[in-house]
Amino acid sequence: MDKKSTVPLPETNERSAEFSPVSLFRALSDELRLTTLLLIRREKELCVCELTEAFEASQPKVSRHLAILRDSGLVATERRGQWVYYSINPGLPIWVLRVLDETAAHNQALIFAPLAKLRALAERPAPRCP
Amino acid sequence: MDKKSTVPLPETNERSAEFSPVSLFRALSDELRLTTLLLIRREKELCVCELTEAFEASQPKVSRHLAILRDSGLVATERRGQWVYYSINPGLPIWVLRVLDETAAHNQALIFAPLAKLRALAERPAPRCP
DNA sequence: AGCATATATATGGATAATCGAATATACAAT
DNA sequence: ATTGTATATTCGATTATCCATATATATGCT
Repeated sequence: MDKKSTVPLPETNERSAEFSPVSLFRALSDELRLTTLLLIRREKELCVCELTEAFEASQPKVSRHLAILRDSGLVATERRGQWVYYSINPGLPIWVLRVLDETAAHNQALIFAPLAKLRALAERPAPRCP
Repeated sequence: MDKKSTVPLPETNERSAEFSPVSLFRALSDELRLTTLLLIRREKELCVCELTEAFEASQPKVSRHLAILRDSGLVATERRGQWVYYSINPGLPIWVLRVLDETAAHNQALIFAPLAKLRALAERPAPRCP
């Protein structure tokens, strides 16, 4: 009868076929996670070092939040060489995609700064990240 | 340079003209809050005692979560007599309404049980709540 | 092998969220 | 005024979240 009303953030789930709205919103309830997701959505795919530069955040911090996004099923990862690229999980339910569309369309300012950093990064002569 | 990336839940904000997506998703990241909001959206307006019965939760618990929904700007309140009715804030941004629409449309099971309790409540001969 | 770079994880501490229980406030009716 | 019902808030304890620091793993290069 009595159940835990708290849904902890997924820590180490590899597969995630189910998609509870609560865990979705929980994943989006952190500014770094939300902006990271919107930036990945905009740029199709980004590696950890690019995100670290874009947000001027520590690498462990970015990695931890990316892991939460991955464990929640929002993003997929692909390792190519030494880099791990994060992209929007192509299997996302339509309603989730629409939620992201609406959020991105009406909150474009969220990714202004990190996007600018990303652009500046791409123009530097000897970039560390691909 | 260094800033707090944590956005605490609003505790005592009366007016809320601004609407950050992070605080929105934070408000929706709890199962009771999300289902409560969807139930209110479905039923147009509900008072605390009805929600308490619908979710079989303690009154302080329901009241506290309703306060969070109100402080985040998602719901409006109106006192009529001894009852306080909660309804969807009519001034919600369109994109937020669409997010709620998508969430409600594709997660109807979320409010099945509480809605049934609500219906059963309405059919009882001597109901406590209006 | 050994070293450098990229990414992931573990640990511990600070802050925040949540709950149950008790208490406070608001309104209505007697 | 007092009593009853509805709602809100406070308190203390528990748990969750987040961060920085340190460390581990994985890949590529020489």
